[in-house]
Amino acid sequence: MTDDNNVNETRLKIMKYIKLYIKKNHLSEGDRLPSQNTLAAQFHTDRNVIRSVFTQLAAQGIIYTEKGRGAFVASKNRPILFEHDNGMGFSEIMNSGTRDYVSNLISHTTISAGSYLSRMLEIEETDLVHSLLVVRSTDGIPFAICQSFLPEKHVPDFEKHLENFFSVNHILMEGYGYSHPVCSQVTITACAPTPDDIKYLHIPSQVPILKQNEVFYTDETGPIEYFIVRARGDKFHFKMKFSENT
Amino acid sequence: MTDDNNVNETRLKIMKYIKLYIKKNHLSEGDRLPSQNTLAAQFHTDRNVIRSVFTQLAAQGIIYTEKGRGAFVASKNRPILFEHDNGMGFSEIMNSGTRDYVSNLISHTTISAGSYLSRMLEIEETDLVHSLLVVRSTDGIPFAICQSFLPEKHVPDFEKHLENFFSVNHILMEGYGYSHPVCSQVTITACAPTPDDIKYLHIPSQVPILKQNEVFYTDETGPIEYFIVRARGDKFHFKMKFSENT
DNA sequence: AAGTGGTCTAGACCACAAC
DNA sequence: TTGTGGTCTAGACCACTTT
Repeated sequence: MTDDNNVNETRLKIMKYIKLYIKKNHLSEGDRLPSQNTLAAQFHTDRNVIRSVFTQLAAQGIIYTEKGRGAFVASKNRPILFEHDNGMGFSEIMNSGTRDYVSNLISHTTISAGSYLSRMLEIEETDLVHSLLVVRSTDGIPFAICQSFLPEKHVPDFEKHLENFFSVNHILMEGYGYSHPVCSQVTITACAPTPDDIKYLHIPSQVPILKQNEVFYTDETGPIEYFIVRARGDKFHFKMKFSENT
Repeated sequence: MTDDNNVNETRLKIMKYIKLYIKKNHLSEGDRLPSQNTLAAQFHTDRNVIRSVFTQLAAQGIIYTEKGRGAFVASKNRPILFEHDNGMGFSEIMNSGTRDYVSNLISHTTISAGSYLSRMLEIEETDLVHSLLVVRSTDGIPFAICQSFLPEKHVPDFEKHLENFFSVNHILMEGYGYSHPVCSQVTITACAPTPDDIKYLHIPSQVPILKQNEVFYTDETGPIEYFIVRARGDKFHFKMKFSENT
């Protein structure tokens, strides 16, 4: 019984068995798997072991479980393929697709920038920054939490523009007359969900998060927005095409 | 005892306690946390509950555990910041950094393309494709598994070039005289590690994977390589800068 | 009422590190 | 030898769904 970082022989065997079971029996989306009790008895092991295998298979997007109903073969995910364009905002790209798409403003606070934000936004550490929390959904399913940080000095009386919130870019252009913000850099990370992610995105704790950090500029202001998107890794893929220029 | 997707009140409370404990006691990298037994007794609960909290904190990169030693505050990760350039190959970008960097060829096989690869590489489904598996490491720590798929027709006698493997681009340019391959698109995904990821990257099963899928072209051949990088999410961040052109 | 998955408790054994 | 984290077993209760 060699132990290899959380995946030992027993569990690997059961994992392979289930994958093979799905294949051999030609199971497809929504088809039911044997229950945890059944598998535990079959492999002369405990239900907890089966559960840990199910958890990992669920994290890999192969199965999903429903309380009281059972475990099922997951759908061949048709995830959102977010095609980045550094001349466009998040909501503009999302709206250019065919899916319906909703933004909900969760909170708005004002904080002082601190060392990190002051560096990214080229302001003083003590400068005030507006912080917005927005949840984005398609087809009624929340898929991303977006945080925006905007220097107070560029967006005076910001609160007045928050009724009927649609997008930050919309406020910057319509409310303040700035030119279209442009993305100057993206950093992309895979991380585990925080309790807030789990809460707002309604995901189990195994689903990884695809995080994008971006800085936006306008000609008039220089850096105007630091933008963090935390999206469900299983529902949201980031794509980028390169055309003519090397 | 409301149950909210795997994170209930009890565990949330313990999670917050530990985060606060680190802060209040000014613990930093490598400092020891109370043992699982201690915390279990303290919260009048079972060690398994503490373990599940530790697992999640570890996945978030806040703590790490060592068998026989204890749980410790994790380092402020200095992850590899991979700065993408669509005119450069993976190993070229990696080598332009200051870290030492090693590629190890794990396997080479020939397969038929199938529907997906044939579409990406613009070949027939039955065409042969060379498949390479390479593990990349820095400072002795493997951080990424890379898979390359190259159409046989563009790289005849490919095996002959695999001794002293350094990089695919190197083979294409030095071995076949092609111009420098150019990346035409990237798709980035966050996913759970597969058993192979866990095996080759020596990671626990909670660490998310940052996956990059890329297509490379040369002027002479058109699409020449389909390239998949599966990197540790906690050690590898993807960055991209946009300069002059909108 | 019976079965399912989600959670928890209590206790065991192991490999490993420290004393 | 003792304490640690990693794994496993056995059994319990819950919320939920189906019969």
